[in-house]
Amino acid sequence: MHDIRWIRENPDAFDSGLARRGLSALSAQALEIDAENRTITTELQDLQTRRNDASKQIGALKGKGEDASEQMAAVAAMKDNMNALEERQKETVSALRALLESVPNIPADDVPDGEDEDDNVELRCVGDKPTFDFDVRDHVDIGESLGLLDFEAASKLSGSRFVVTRGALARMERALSALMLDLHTDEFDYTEVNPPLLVRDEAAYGTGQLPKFEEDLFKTTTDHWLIPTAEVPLTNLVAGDILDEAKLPLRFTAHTPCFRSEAGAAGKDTRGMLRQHQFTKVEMVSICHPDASADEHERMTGCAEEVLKRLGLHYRVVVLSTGDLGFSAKKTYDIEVWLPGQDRYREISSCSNCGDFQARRMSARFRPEDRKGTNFVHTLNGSGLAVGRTLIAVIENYQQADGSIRVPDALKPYMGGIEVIAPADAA
RNA sequence: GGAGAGGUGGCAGAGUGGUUGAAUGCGGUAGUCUCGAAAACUAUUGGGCGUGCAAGCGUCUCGGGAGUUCGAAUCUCCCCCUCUCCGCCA
Repeated sequence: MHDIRWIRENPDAFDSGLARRGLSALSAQALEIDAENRTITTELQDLQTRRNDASKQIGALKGKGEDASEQMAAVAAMKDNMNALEERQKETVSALRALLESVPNIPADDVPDGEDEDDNVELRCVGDKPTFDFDVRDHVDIGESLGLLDFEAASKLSGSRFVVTRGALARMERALSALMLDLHTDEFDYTEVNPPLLVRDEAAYGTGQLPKFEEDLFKTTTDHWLIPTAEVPLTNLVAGDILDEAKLPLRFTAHTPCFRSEAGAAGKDTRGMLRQHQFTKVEMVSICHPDASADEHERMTGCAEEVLKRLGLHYRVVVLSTGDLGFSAKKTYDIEVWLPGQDRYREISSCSNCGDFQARRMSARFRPEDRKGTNFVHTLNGSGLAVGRTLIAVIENYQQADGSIRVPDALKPYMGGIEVIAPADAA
């Protein structure tokens, strides 16, 4: 959601922001609707003032038992005009809203311009690629031969893009979640939240999934949406609120399943558990002061990176180009982990600063201490991390020649004494 | 699923067609008093939008939407939500 008042004052900045996204200029159209809307509003308010005055006179006259027919006739004469104006106002308001809510966020100044993900810019690369003195296998080979990753069973139950994990790998998935949650809550000041997985239209609208990206979501028979990420419930926690400035930032983390239809991804990543209809993720969300969001964004990315460092996984951080930026984000860092089985880096976390874009949609504000009125908060979200993909990364990076998987040191406290996942554990 | 009750300002809670954006209490803020504080007293205290350099002025807003009326928190209709009892149930 964009601020029409900002567009009024900065039409060129708005249009050039859209241009960086490869979109055509819209400020002229928005301002035209806005101008008409304001003309109508002023005219309508003028009539309302006169009607209210007359009605008060009518009330006073009738109270004294006097005749008020003159005033009543005057109000009646205004009525058609008022109804027509109200109708036109509804149209201009909804036209303006439809325009403002359909336009993606304006990229931050320091986001690199580009067409697509090929134009993303690598910022840093941490750790080293592991070396193997045997032929590396991917997580599918390793997991299936251990009997702990079962795609056939999953397709029997649910079709494609689902997986069943068992035994030590199921446990490792749980261990990874616990490690991440403990890290974010104990060391990074995030409050653990266990939110609903089913949300209403308003929540999905607030974070920007609706109305444009309905086809990416699953919907229930009760008209709820299955969350595609915990960003939706966590961010909407402050929807409609006016927060105390002193309480910012609010930091939430949650471990939840995520559900995605992957409608536009037919034929993409069909092998393995890289792209599933259902996966779990530990999410971080920050609600912060506008002046603090850029720093908070760096901090949040660092929190996600720390998980990978603890797990000893090699990764790199890229900043998304304007062509790869999501709808609600003004700037996004992707963390890509090295997957030996794929011989490439794959996204394992995405940390976005949405500025006031989502806050505007859900009306999440704070009260500045030094000024009257309210201000929109800034919202940020990031995966810390996608658990399913982290499991893949551990499987592939910690594989051994005999087909077993070493348990990373950081996970050992959560693995009940298991140090190596070997075929023997498969039973 | 069945039966009932209810949604009013930060909170509690009045208000069933007339100058009510809304009594009263609590809370918040500022001030008076005080060496300071408490108490007391006084004033002030929602949000959105329009207009204006600003002060201000205007308008909308009593869960949401539609309607009746010169005028709606108050009347009608639809929807949403909360609570209580019963049933069912992890």
